[in-house]
This record gives sequence, C-alpha cells and structure tokens, in this order.
Amino acid sequence: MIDPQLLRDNPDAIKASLRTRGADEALVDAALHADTARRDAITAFERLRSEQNVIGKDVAKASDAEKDALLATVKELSQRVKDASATVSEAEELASKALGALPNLVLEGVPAGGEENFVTLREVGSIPTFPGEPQDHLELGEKLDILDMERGAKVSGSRFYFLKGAGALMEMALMNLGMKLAVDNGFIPLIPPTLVKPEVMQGTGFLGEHAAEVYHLGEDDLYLTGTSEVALAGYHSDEIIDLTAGPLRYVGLSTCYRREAGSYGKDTRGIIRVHQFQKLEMFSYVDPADAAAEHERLVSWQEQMLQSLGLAYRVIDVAAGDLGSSAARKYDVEAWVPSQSAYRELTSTSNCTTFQSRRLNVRHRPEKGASTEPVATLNGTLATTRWLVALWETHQQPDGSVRIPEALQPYMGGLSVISAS
RNA sequence: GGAGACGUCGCAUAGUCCGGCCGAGUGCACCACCCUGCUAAGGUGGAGUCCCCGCAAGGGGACCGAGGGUUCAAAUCCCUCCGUCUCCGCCA
Repeated sequence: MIDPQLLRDNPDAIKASLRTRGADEALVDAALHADTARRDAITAFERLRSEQNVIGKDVAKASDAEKDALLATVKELSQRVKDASATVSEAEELASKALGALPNLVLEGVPAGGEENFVTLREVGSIPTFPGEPQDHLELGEKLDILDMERGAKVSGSRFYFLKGAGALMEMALMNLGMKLAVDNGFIPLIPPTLVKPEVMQGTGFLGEHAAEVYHLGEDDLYLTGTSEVALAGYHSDEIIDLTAGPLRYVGLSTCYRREAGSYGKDTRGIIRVHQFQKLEMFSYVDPADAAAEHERLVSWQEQMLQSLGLAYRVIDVAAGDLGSSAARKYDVEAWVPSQSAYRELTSTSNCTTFQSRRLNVRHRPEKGASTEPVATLNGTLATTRWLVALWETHQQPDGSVRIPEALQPYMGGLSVISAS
C-alpha cells in the first residue's frame, strides 16, 4: 500500500511512477477522490457520534421524567449515527480498494518500460565451453539416475519429479550452504508454515496479480505458499518491532507450490518450471533509510553463492513494467544455462520499501519516544531447486559425469563427482 | 473426535453475574523528576495504538481476540468465527 499522505501531497510523483511502469495514471485521481470521500464520511460520522456520546451521558443521569423526552430525540440520532457509520464503511472499502490498486513507487534509476527493457548491471564469471554439444540437465539427471521426471508424473502429474540419490543430496547441500552463509551474516533461520490463511495471502499481495498461480485448499480455506516470503512477511504483521540495533533478518527454508497456470508449453523439460520446489529465502526488515543499502547487501550475498558454486551469471536491474506491485526495485541474478545458451533467473531480490509493511502493519520506532513508522521490507532468494539445472549443466564433463563444486562437497559427505554407476 | 474453562492497555491481573459513574482499576516493568552516603528502598508525575478536523495550540472518534446482533447506550447481554488451556477418547 502506498503512503496515503504522499497521495494527497504529491500525486504527480505517483503518476510519474505509474508511467515508468506503463500503467494507467487515472488510478491516482480515482484514489484521490475515494480518499476525499472517505474522509468526508468519517468527519460526518464522528460529529454525529460525538453528539450521541454527549447525550448518552445525559440520559444516564436524567430522572425518569426527563428520560422519556431525551430518549425520543436520541433514538432518532441513533439511527443517523448508524447510517453515517454504514456510509463510512462503504467509503473506506472503496478507498482502500482504490489505494490498493496503486503499485509501489518505483525507485529513482529503475529502467522504464517492459520486460525487455532491463539493464544489465554486470556479468561475472566466464561462460563455460564444451568440446561438443552440452547435455541438458534432464538428460544428465536421468543418465546419472539423480532425477526422475517419469515417476514424478506417474505419482503427481506433469511438472512433478523425484530428486534421487546424489540429486537429492545436492539439493539439501545447496540449502545447507546457503543457510550457513545466511547464519554467518546474522540471519535468523525460520522454517515457516507453507499453508496460510487468506488474510496473510492477501496481505502479502499474492492474491492480486498472482491469484491464478496459487493453490487453494477449499475445504479448509488455506493457501499453499509459492514462497516463504509470504510467511516471513506475515511473521511480524500487526507488530511494532525494534530496529534500533540494525536490520532484523530472517532466512526461511520451505517447500514452494505454484500452479504455473498460463505457462503451458513453457519450460516443459526438466525442473526449470515445476509445481513444487525447495527455496531458501532471505527476508529483511529495515529502517526505510537503510533499504537501498540492504538491497545491495542481499544481492551481494546472492552473488557470493553463485560465485562459490562456480556459475557464470549476470545481474539485471529489472524494468519498472516487469516489477511486481510491491517492489520498488528488483534485481535478478541469472545464471548461464549451457543447453539453452542463455541466462536464466536463479534469484530475485526485491526492495519493497514500505509498501508491504503498510498493508501488513509492521512498524518500528526510529528512536525512543518517537512515533511509529512503517518499516521497509526486502526479500531475496539464496537457493532453489532450479539451481541444480545450472550446476549440473555447467559442471558436466565429457564422460557424462558431473563435478560437485568444492563448496558443496562438505555437505555431501565429501563426494566430488556424480557418475553413472 | 467428546466435555469444559478462558482470551482486557509491555507482562500479570480487576471489572463481565446486576449495560451508562470503565478507554478501563491494581501490581510489575518503563520514562522524567525528587529523596536517600553506596546497594536496596521510597516519593511525585508521565506514559497505548490507529484515525479525523486544525497552520498550531488543541478538539474529536475508534479500539477490552475478530466479526455481526440487541439497545438511546455494550469490555459487560446474544450469535458466529479464531486462538489458548485442562480432561477424556483415538492415533501416527
């Protein structure tokens, strides 16, 4: 949710932001009108309510004779208060809808335009070369017996899989490596629920543009989360947290579920796009003034991971039109996938500034005695199942085996190569 | 799954039966000041969150797990939901 004060004081700034996203500026005026209507309704209601409160006290004190006369007038007033209150509820609903339709203000410097207008910030590592055609991760996985898509489909349908043997171990190793990095940097590990209530799903914004992506359990009215960001953002909802000692950082490990509706025929081979996967997610609650710096820190931890795994990658500054509604800026780290001769997204890190925290009502007190203000939230991926794709393909050898990066070996019982047995 | 108890201002509690004098008492913790030679204690005062009006001073509204209802008026009465605890049963 955008700052309603900013909407009133500087609607043009919000319009400018909408333009860089390629979104409709008319949303701003609609929100302004709804906000004014809401405040008018509140003022009218409160005036009546105040009157009712005063007379109510008189009624309590009045003698029996006076009481009857007072009750007559006050009954009529009571009805007007009720009507005014109903008007407020309607106006508030409309206003919050209109305000909620506004995406976050994009930060200065974010490239304007759509998906293709991203800016490459840097390319790191040398793109691997192979004597012949490199095998793709599915081929490698099946030959090495570490990935079984067929049985995944048999048991659960398309886009499901079994990771097996060293494949299963490697996924866990990846998570452990990321967990170590996070904990060393002061993150608090959390293993969150992956089923959440509608309010939380709503609050984190995933029922908006991503609604079709989300699994819903009708019987229990619970949602399966597509990322632990949902639970991590909800963790401190309706709380006033203490950031005087610096950012509050959590790292969540969870299974993620995505329906992948609308992606038929896209990435159908292997485990690039699947319904269920593991993800290790960083989540920071910070003072808004520190948000941009925290964003750089998150991306640098992501890069450390990629580097220690020997992957070639580029970091892109995602264009405004391709940002989620909560993000003010987003960096994707994309690793080179040899079979596709292309960079594919492995991580994403978003600075949501105070947008998410307003909706979830997470605040902090900048200093003792000061009034509360919304915190900034940021999130970023530290590892996912998809990383296996880049790892296997990048580290494949001419004999069809796969080298295990040194960083992962301690978490795999010292294993250094995966070969067909 | 069955039976019952409970959910109040950071924590602990009073108030709910008998609706108005309760946005709400008390203790602890907290902040400021005072007092005491130190430790401990004592005294006085102050403190919640959100919203609306206002340049401000200030004024007003809402909030007693959540949402509805009854009433001129609800922490208090009624309903629904959520959560916690206890007992019984069942079982990974």
